Amino acid sequence: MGRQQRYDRTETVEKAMNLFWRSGFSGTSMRDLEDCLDMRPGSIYANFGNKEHLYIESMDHYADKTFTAFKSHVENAESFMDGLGIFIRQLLFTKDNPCSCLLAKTLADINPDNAALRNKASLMIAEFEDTIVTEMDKAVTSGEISENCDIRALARIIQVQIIGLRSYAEMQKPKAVIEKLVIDALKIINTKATGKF
Amino acid sequence: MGRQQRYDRTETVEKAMNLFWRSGFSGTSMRDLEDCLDMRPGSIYANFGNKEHLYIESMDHYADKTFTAFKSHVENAESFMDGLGIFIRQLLFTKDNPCSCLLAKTLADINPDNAALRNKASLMIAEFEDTIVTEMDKAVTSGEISENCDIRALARIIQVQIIGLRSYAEMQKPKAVIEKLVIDALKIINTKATGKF
DNA sequence: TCCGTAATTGAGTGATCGTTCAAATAATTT
DNA sequence: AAATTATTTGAACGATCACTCAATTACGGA
Repeated sequence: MGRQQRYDRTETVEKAMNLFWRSGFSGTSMRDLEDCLDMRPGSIYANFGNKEHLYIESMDHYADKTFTAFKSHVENAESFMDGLGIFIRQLLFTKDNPCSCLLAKTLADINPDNAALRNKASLMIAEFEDTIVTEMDKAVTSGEISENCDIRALARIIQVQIIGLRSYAEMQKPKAVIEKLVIDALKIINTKATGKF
Repeated sequence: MGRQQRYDRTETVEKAMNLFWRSGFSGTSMRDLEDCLDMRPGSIYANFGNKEHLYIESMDHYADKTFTAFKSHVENAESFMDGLGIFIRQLLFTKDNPCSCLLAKTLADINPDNAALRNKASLMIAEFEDTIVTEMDKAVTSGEISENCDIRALARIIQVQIIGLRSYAEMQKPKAVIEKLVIDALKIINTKATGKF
């Protein structure tokens, strides 16, 4: 009964996410979203409530994609370190996307008094840290990572490396420069992981 | 001759910089600036041209302050590494300021099609890299840093560490967590600098 | 085929955006 | 004190902002 939906919710959120990712929350107008989603304001509001809610759903979608990519790379690769390397390079060298992390961008560009969005971003970054810990736990069991390694602390170091690399890569330096930084970052992580320090 | 200026330009830019730093370019309205600077729109436009130009001047002021702080900390400390540590901790633990770098934020939140602001930010980050190289050169001469060290590459690593730490610190994690990450980052840099790898 | 219902439309809301400029103000010079 | 010049003011501009809602459209069931 009733008219059937014209828009696939996931596809719509994907499009909105990409636009927000490029232009930021306050840098993206509802007019921009209308064009990007090919939806009229009434439809957008009927489906998502308001701009902030659409942004939140975009963040959820982003986290879902990123976490899934991380897990699949790590679990399908020969080792945790191999998978991490593939994951990081995919983040940095996929031309269509901005380099830097949407969640980090959210912490950067959302006004400090909008606690809702900031807390959400903080929480999701913390959740990613947990995901890293979970995957490293498996690598400890398999013997790749030393049992002496403080994996919670190392997960935080990995976060700093990834966020730093992605932010730095926004400068559009030559690929060789970024690749060298990736290799160094992976070495740093590997040294901590194998306990040779 | 003529009426004397009511506003000190440097003080005004300092205020604008702090507001932009907190709320971003598109997150800061001229209305916000009027309140913050205690100036009427006519005065702002007569003094700075437009919002974008005021932002550019804020970035210049930010870079000036940051570069000067870095140089003075490094040059007044016992060693390059000591000075770097003091500098980084000052960036992370000064409560009044946002943690993350204004230039990195600019790359993150300014729309990709505003090439003027993005290029400016990229250029200034590159200039900071040169400043790091210059200071490390002195440390090579003084014997603190190994002559075998690729200081240009290390300067980039330092940038990634600083940007990553500052962005991560936006999450408002406990100070002990951040301090631990700082210690680790400094260890990483020191290992590279002294050639023990 | 007509009705009930759900989804979509797009003109229109008041508020706020960045910006302008004629008028007012305060200093110096004549 | 009058004229000149530099600076500041704030009402007002058209454009755009996020958002609303009555009308329209497209479907399934009766």
